Amino acid sequence: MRIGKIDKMHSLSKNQQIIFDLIDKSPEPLKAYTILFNVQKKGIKAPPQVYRALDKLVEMGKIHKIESRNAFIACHNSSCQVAKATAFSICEICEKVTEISSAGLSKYLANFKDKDGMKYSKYNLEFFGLCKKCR
Amino acid sequence: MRIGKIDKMHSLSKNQQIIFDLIDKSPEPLKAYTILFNVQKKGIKAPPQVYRALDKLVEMGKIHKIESRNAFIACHNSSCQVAKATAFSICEICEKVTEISSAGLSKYLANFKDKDGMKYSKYNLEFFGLCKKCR
DNA sequence: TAACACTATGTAATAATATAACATTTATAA
DNA sequence: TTATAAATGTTATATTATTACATAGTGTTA
Repeated sequence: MRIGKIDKMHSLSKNQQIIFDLIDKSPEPLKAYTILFNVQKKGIKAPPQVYRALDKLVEMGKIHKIESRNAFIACHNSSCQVAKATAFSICEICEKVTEISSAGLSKYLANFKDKDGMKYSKYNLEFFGLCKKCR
Repeated sequence: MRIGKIDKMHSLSKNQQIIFDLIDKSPEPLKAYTILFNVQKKGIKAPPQVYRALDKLVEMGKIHKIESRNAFIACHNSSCQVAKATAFSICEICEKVTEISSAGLSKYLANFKDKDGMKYSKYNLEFFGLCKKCR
């Protein structure tokens, strides 16, 4: 059944859903062990359970990893499209992280060619500075 | 003495020099514990010694951290200028990492303004794809 | 439905990455 | 030269992530 299939493709497993909900509700990026501590009451007890769900959610584009912080935030840019083209601003004082969605920026980077004329299939960009509040 | 001062500003401490030399000679990014194992014969015995030197070298712009790989490469772009504006290409098969130096790219990113008109003082960009050899 | 493959889960142990804390030494500058 | 800052040495520990293996659920298809 086509519709069932598609539904399944978009649906999350039990652990994935628990962990996604937590990240999605969080105003700030969450670290793997912070997640673990927060979902132990829901029966998720061990690191691999968390890391496995995180890996899948990243693959699906539902969340992104902030590499410089080893932390995860929910995607607020229509997931799938941007799983391979991510840009964030990070405040160096309060650590607030915001996903940047700029058509110009993504176009520029998607079309960027290096010296050898090579294009890339994926990128991650992290900007650092001070947010409005912290300036 | 002016000249002495300047020399000092550009000189590395003993541990910094040992660790920089190792990274600079390496054709690939090195991880902190790989560095540690490789410099134990030179008297550097413990992680803090390595991480402290790495921190300073990153500050100085002599090396860069590849965040998605937790590894370090020497800067080959005239250090200091680009310590706060870094871009790399990473091969997802062989893990070859190359520092990108593109005037166009750095200009674009240095001048990038987000929705709120905010500019950022620093950025790190990692492109992913397949290198020539691996394609 | 039975058999299969595939995905997800549970669990224990351990590996890999990074920092805290404190004592000491070396280098720099007033 | 003396005090200040920077770097070092050392032990211990914190944090982040994976391996390995056993079990259970889900979807497909013969």
